[in-house]
Amino acid sequence: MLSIGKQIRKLREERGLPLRKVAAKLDIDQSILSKIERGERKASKKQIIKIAKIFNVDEKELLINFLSDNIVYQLIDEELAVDALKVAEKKIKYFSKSKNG
Amino acid sequence: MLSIGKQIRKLREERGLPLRKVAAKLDIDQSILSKIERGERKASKKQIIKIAKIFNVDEKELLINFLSDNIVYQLIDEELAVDALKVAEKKIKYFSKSKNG
DNA sequence: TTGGTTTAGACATTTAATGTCCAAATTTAA
DNA sequence: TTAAATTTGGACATTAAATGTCTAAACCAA
Repeated sequence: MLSIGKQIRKLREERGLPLRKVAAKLDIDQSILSKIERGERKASKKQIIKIAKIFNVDEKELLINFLSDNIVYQLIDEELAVDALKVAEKKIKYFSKSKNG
Repeated sequence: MLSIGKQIRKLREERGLPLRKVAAKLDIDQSILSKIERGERKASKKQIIKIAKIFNVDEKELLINFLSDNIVYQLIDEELAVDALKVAEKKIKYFSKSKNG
């Protein structure tokens, strides 16, 4: 189970690309991409989508990793994290129900 | 299933207290509390803890509602919300494992 | 050692969070 | 019905977080 940053680094290294080139495609400085890969900064959703295109991988898989990392980040140091997740899931399922039916 | 805001409003009204008084105890303006109750603003964790004390209710229950609301808010309009939650739970369980054992 | 890659960190800019204050709207009760 | 209390809306200010640039140092490989 890789963090989104480590997954991005893995993809980039597998393809033998330097930060410079990928960062250029993302239209950000290479130091930012370096930080994103090491978890020192967060990527935006748009950047994740671009990255999926650049590396030609499944966008959904990358987005799930991205979103779940953000959730984990938000719950860091919370004893009640797992309880909160369970309730969140109930709330979301309840909402989507009322949307569709 | 009440949002944290609605839960706060319910507690306050059950005790017949005006926004003014509760807001004073929280050391914020009453208009902010009004907005928190209606979900127009977010409370801070500290405020939630204070609220549990003010109304003499279980702090954990309130915190779980607060945290889960925040998660839901972060996932609003995300198709992949439920998938992300499941992965987040795995990640958190994995982390707490490596912390304790 | 030289050239490319990566990382660190000072700094700038933009955006989001958090709050005050006051007046308008609403509700409650005499 | 009016008068008082409560609640809400919104302009504005302040602070904190997110997001980025730039430069140079550190690292690594030929």
